[in-house]
Amino acid sequence: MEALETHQPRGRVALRQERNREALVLAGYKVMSKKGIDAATMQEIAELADVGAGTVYSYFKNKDDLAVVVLERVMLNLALRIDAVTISFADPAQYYAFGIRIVLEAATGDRRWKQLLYRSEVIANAIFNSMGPFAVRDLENAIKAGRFKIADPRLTFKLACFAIIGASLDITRRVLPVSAIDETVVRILCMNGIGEAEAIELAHRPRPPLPPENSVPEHKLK
Amino acid sequence: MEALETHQPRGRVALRQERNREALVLAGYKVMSKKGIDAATMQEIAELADVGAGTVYSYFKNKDDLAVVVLERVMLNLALRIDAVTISFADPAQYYAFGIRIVLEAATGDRRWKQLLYRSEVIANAIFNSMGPFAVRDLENAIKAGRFKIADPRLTFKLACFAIIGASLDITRRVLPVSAIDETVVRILCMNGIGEAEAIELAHRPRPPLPPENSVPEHKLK
DNA sequence: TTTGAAATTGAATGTCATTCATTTTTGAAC
DNA sequence: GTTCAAAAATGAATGACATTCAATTTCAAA
Repeated sequence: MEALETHQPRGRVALRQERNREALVLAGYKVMSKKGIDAATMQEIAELADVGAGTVYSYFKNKDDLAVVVLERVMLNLALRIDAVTISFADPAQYYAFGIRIVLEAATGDRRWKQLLYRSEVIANAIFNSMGPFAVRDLENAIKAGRFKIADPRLTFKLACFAIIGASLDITRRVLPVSAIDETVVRILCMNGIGEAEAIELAHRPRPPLPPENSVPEHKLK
Repeated sequence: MEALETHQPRGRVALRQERNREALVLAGYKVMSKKGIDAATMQEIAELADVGAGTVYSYFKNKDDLAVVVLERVMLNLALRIDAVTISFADPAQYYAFGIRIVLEAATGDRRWKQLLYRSEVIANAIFNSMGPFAVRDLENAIKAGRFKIADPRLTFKLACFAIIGASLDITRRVLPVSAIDETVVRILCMNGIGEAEAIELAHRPRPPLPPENSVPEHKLK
């Protein structure tokens, strides 16, 4: 046994903590996407993660803090899958257009996302934080390439994130038809200072399929 | 007394109900804008309106329902004041630009609004519902006048509402400087399918002062 | 006046998020 | 091995509300 223990580099505490945190994020995701963020109880999440109710609070400041981590993880997974595909694109503006559309499609099409949509501000910021680095990079490249004309890529993407959630909520509630996704992509592209016609063309280019969810290795999700 | 009662067309019940509803909306506004929607308690609102705690629920389905009515009232007040001023504009596109800017300034500048901002979805929809008719009218006029090029004015304004809230939240939290309002107006105008240069010009036209809050007669607020 | 329906009331209920006094686990020192 | 203080985990208890509902009050038609 002694010999074995020398192979545990960071002690059992650290190992258990890593397991617990991971289990909590996973449990949080499961419960929150089944019932929605508000209806998810800390009790149920703790039980599913197999820790005491109080333990959650040594890993996360409060329920919202857990929700943010859960959401950012989901968004990062999506961001990495989008990134894996857009490498093949020649036009940097197309990177951005593709990303916007995929997020819209995920938010409105995936049953699990729908439940999470109700805390608009939390979601929009999770998208911004997780996908922002990729989006801002794409925007900056598109500006350099003379495709987009915007002063502040970060601000522009922030506006886009909130706009995406607004449209997704209405589509989810059937106030808007699913086909509104096309027009939403066009409007968000127009925000980048390109004309209507150019935006429409950009929004309708053929799109490659996205890699599957489980194609993203765990360690890349922080 | 009999004689007097004949002058009460709808009986005392109806009168009291009108008073109560009005008092509750006002109390809701006061408490919610002081403490924020979440921290406002139904108890305190009921007390301020001088009714029993349970009575609130014969006027509003639940707390969120009250919040929506409160917010829509605030937005309608603003919409009517904007409308009173934009009549003097010649360019319909300018109506819209002015409205967007005023909402942004109110959301970021008015202490009372800041507290309400945290329920993004509720606010964005309140803006959409109360100001939508005016905004959509302006958008349609601007389209007819060849100023804007958009397929669906309602969708476009919905995106704008959420974008406004996103920017306002960041400005309120000092993630963005107050000066970001200018750029936000430009980006939202770009959504309407006009070029960068045109949007900038539109966003920076001189603006008349807004009439005071109390200039809107009660009966126009529903 | 009478009276039954409608409106109001506020104490009671139930549901959590969060806290905290105890208990358990850990690993360094002996 | 054993000891032990610090760290982590626990889950019962707390407190804060939103909401409900049985009892009471108000109303207006007859």
